[in-house]
Amino acid sequence: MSIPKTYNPRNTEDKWYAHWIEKGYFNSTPDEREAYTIVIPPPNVTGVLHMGHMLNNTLQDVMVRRARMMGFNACWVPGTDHASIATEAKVVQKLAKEGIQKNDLTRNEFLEHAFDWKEKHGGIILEQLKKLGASCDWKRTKFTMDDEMSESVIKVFVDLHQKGLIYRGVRMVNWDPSAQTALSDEEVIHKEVNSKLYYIKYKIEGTNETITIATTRPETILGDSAICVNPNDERYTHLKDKKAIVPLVDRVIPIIFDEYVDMEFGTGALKITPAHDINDYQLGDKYGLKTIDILNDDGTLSENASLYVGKDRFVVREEIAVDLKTKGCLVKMEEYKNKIGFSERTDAVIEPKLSMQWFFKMESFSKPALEHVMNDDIQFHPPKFKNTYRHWMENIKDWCVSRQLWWGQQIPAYFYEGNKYVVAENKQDALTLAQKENPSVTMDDLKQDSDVLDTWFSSWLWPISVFDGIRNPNNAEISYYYPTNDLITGPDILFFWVARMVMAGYEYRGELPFKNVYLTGLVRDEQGRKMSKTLGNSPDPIKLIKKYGADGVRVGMLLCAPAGNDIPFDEGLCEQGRNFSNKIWNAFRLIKGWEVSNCKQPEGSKKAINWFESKLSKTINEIDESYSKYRISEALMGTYKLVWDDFCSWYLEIVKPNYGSPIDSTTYAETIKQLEKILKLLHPFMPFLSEEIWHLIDNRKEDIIVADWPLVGIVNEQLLSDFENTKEVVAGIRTIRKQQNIANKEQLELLIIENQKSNANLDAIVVKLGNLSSIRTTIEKLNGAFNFMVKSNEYFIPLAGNIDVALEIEKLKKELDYTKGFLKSTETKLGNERFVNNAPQQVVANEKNKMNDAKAKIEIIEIKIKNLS
RNA sequence: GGGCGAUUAACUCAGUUGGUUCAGAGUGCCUCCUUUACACGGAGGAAGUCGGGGGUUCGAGUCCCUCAUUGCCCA
Repeated sequence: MSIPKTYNPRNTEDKWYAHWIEKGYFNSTPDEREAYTIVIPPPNVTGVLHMGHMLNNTLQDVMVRRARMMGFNACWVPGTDHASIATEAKVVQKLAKEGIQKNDLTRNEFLEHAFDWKEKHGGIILEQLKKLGASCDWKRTKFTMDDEMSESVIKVFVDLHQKGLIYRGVRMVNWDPSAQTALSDEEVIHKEVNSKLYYIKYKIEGTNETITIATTRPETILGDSAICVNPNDERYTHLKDKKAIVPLVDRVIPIIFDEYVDMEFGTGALKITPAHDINDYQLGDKYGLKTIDILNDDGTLSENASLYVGKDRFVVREEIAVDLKTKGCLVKMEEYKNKIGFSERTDAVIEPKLSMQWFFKMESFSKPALEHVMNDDIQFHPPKFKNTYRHWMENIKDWCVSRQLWWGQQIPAYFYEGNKYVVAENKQDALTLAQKENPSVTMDDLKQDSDVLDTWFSSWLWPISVFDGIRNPNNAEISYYYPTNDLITGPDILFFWVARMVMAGYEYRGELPFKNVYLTGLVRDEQGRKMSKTLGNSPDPIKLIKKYGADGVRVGMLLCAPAGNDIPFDEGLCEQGRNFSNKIWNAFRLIKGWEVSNCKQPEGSKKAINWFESKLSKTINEIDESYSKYRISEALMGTYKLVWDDFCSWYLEIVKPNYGSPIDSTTYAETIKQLEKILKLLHPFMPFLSEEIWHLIDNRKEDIIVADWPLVGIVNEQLLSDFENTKEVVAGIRTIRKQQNIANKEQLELLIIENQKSNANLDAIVVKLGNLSSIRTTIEKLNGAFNFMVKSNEYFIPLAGNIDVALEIEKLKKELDYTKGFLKSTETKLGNERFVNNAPQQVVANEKNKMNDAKAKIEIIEIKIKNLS
């Protein structure tokens, strides 16, 4: 049977994934082992996999697979989020294409369409995760609108209401005119845009005077109820008690004085539109101004505007400018850069708007949530996000939780007799409550609030509700799996989700929801832009997997992904991952191709095995250390170098029998053992390839996915350092071969003047890798030989060919200069009394050693130069 | 405008509590090599004033100040 030259992922990935599923390795039930739990950040139910998910889920899978190998009862809970706005927008869009308007449907009819859509498009993303190799416990798959999940959400809402933390009121909210719903502050994205600053002249009532204001939203003058200037602004003091007239509508409004106004900005005079600006709203409140709401929910002007009624606000902005100009009220227009809020989901320009909404007072929750992060009960990786988190927690505002949508959990508030309402888990309870107030209320009188809850109001319970910990707080699952271990997500949802889960954790479980939060970077494209659905600049991960293999893509993603750093994605990284797969494959192919016999074990092989055992142990140690610090790319790089450099380039090259010769059985058995350990280290990163080779090595029942994580053995530091020395000698020989154009096939002789004896005799390795006919020590300098130095030992390769004496001398002089410089630096240091007195003894002693070594080396080089010339 | 970071090789990043001539890794680049696991490979090599300036110290990539550039969060 011949093994193909390159690794082909297509032959292995589906096969092993099906096998793992069949064996139930991903499934977890509570047992006597310690649990290791991750809950997935639930992707949008109708979403498709993008690079951010790839990164995120690869990291989670790496953590889960390693935990499983380390003997934990590993449980990764998958699921999806109903994503109210995003999904509803998609459904509305789809219906519109079919000529159906949302308003033509009843709530139930619409929800039927929405569930159809969810059935059709939902879960695609989970199937895609399987291609990546994600070892989720699929039997636990949850959806934030599953009945039990929704029940938990409602229960929590009612509970918070009873605790007096939920209230209803008219407030200035962020209004998304496209989705026609309120949004939380977190859902508003501020972007800098080029806009225009309009300078508009208002007449002062009863005079010929005017006052000019500057605004970026001229259409809102229709809702003006005052003009405000700074009381310290001498330009306007004479306008006290005067009134201004709004152009076009000729409404008379007061001129008020408040220090809020920035005298430097624009003309120093500010128009006040309480209905459409949060700051104006507050001023309006303070001075009892009229609130004139000139916008409809869809962003067109309302009857209140009295002009341009029914036209979109942006159309009006253009038209009003023209009309103002005609009337001579437009003084000038300037180019202006300002920040404008956009809807996170629909990208529509947010309008501040007064509306009746439900709010959640979170202040009392923020205290424990902040404290336990700041004292590292919950650790953030990297810790720099603690600051951002603190800032948000310390300035926490009430959370607007109602959305004017249908897709989501309907708010369990029931109205009767107009504005009276009760909040209860179901209509029956609501009736009971209402009847306490008024016994004559009937079921038919109760009308449930039509709003739904913010999506995040369900996902903030996720780590609890997936284990049914809200409805059944003492069930076996939640006791076993909660708190979870690691949460891996992007920093963009630190407030949306992470912070709120922490709050929910302490409120509803009395403890943290997870011990560690690993915040990934954002995946960016080559131009540094954030990869997003809207931009369409994300490569299709499934295509990448087809091209490079899932393992290749996983490695590619992780190679450049230190926690918290943005990742400029480059397909070349996947290529590197693919090449790595192939390298491992070929190492296996080499070993598998050997003929094994009972011949004597070569000395070099014996030494190489000892060395590699030490090297492997040391590296496992380092890898474990990297994992514990959540430096996953570092752990991967450690594994990468162990395989490529140590195992392939050195170990295998040493033990490799000569062409056509067999390998001794001892070395073969040892080599297989080492390879198996390496495969285990690789498994979390490259699950498919490692499982495939694991089974090609031997026809066996056990799978690597559940094999034991390799233990750290004894590390012989001396041997490791001797081997480093040997590497340098080999490199010296190779350099000479290359410089002199000597074929590798041609055997060479090596002579050594050992000024410094090494402990382990690794000559056999030098002979093998240098292709030497002999190696021996000498005490005489050899003239007319190529030579090099390692530490203070001198190596000579006698050759018939001509030596370029001048070149040799030049090389030696260069080295001499360097060493002399080195000596000088040590001497200066040691000559400095303050250094000798102040530096720790160890440092001074070190410095003395360095000085002596340098002196010895200089002497040798000088003699060499003398001999040559 | 406020807050928090970042700035080290062409690129992406390491660099622990200041202490080896400590400036490092991977990729890329250059030269040579179809050699008997792998050209998705091997051997060798070049490459950085550690953003600028100042300070503390016997000693600064590492600590402090300042300026510049840049990213993120919040208003």
